Amino acid sequence: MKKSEKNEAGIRSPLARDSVLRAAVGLLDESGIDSLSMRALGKRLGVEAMSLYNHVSNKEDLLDGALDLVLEEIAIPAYDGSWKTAMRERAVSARLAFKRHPWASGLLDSRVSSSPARLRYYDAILGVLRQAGFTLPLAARAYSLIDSYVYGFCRQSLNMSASGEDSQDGDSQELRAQDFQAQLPPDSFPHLAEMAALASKEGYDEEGDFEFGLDLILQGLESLL
Amino acid sequence: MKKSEKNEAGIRSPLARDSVLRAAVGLLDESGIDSLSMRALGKRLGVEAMSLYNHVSNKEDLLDGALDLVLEEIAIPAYDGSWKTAMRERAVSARLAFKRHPWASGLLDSRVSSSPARLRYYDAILGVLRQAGFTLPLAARAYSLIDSYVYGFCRQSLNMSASGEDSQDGDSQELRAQDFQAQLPPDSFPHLAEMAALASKEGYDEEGDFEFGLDLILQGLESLL
DNA sequence: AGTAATATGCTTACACTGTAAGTTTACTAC
DNA sequence: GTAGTAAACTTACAGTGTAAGCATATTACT
Repeated sequence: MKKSEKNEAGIRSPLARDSVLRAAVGLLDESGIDSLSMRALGKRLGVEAMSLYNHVSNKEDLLDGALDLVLEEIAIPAYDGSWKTAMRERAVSARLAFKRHPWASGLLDSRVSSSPARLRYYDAILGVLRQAGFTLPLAARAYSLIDSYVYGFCRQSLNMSASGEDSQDGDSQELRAQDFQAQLPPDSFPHLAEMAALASKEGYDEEGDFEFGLDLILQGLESLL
Repeated sequence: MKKSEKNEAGIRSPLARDSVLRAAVGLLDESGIDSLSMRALGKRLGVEAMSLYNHVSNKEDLLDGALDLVLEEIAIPAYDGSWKTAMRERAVSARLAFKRHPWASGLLDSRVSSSPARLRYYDAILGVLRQAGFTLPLAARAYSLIDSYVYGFCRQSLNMSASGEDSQDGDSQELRAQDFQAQLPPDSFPHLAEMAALASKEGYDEEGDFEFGLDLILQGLESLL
């Protein structure tokens, strides 16, 4: 019996699926995907690992639920006359959510889920595009294109974060670029060396990169209307 | 002593790093990332798991090496006057490689590597863009944009494959779309329902989707030159 | 109030995982 | 032939997810 889950009278403070999922998100945010085991989570909640199975079917179900909590943080755009603004807001929102929960994007593509929250989310995106005048096939393609880009960008930017203790400040990014530059054999990779020198001097503008790509895509789609 | 690794005279056929990695790729291709354990791989090679550690430092090193083998399958474009053709070929080549090795793209973003093969690869891409007249900052952004899209697209298309036993023929894709449609509450998600009906009728043209996005991006980049 | 049924937390156990540490075998160089 | 080394094998451990059974708390019914 865990004291943290029982008061003096011996009453259990019951787990619920939601609290299990929220604790999982907390643990994932703090220590990443590899730190999540049923035992670690159980310990965090003051119960034994097997108790979690009263609330989630298995670890996969747990991860699905945790992911859904993150997806709920992504703004569902309302169409207010500008589909580009709506899609931009949603893309930025998604990127921020994935940045807050770096583990989440890695789960997105390895699970197929038809939870109501996700269906609502997809429907709303399609709705914005349809209202803006996209044909159904074009709406589907636009959606796929934007999503692929946003998602791919987020995944790739994790690569950079992972190489430097998750530090996001400019100093450590400059240090990284300098380290990288120092590692390069002088003449083998001229273009890479060039780019590393630029990054070393000016720093890496991740947000600028993201916006650049997003704008280009949105403009390209607009030209098809 | 494993018979498969010894002939009658008791001579060991020695493992080498390359054969270890190739066997890993084979296992990953057949059965996916979750099937790869050191013991499973050792068994496949006719040795004990611990013997693998003479050739790879640890499991991470093994996965890095396996990924490098896949990346070597991606064409390094030569600049022959058309940067768009070069970038297209490379994007298509990457997509095909990831399609052949569905597990690979999932590894790409969780590991940071500076193997010579990868540096050569990145340098060649940047080289094409620079030769085409892209400024250095623009080349970096173009590269990031295209890569994010290609990578994100591949990851997302795995989502669809995963829901249907990796079957790629039209029949099972139509079945999936119909199943999906049947699951939708009638009026809750009108746009999704609409799209599911379309996919059910016409099938899912994944390659068309990919080309559409790629073309749009390449055209958008061209307009910046 | 008492009791049966149910929900839920705990315990034991198992098969599996990566890999440390030590042992054995095969190979190489002298 | 022998010493040294590379590499394969063995034993063991800590950790993983979770099946099955047990114990406890809660709820519903009479």
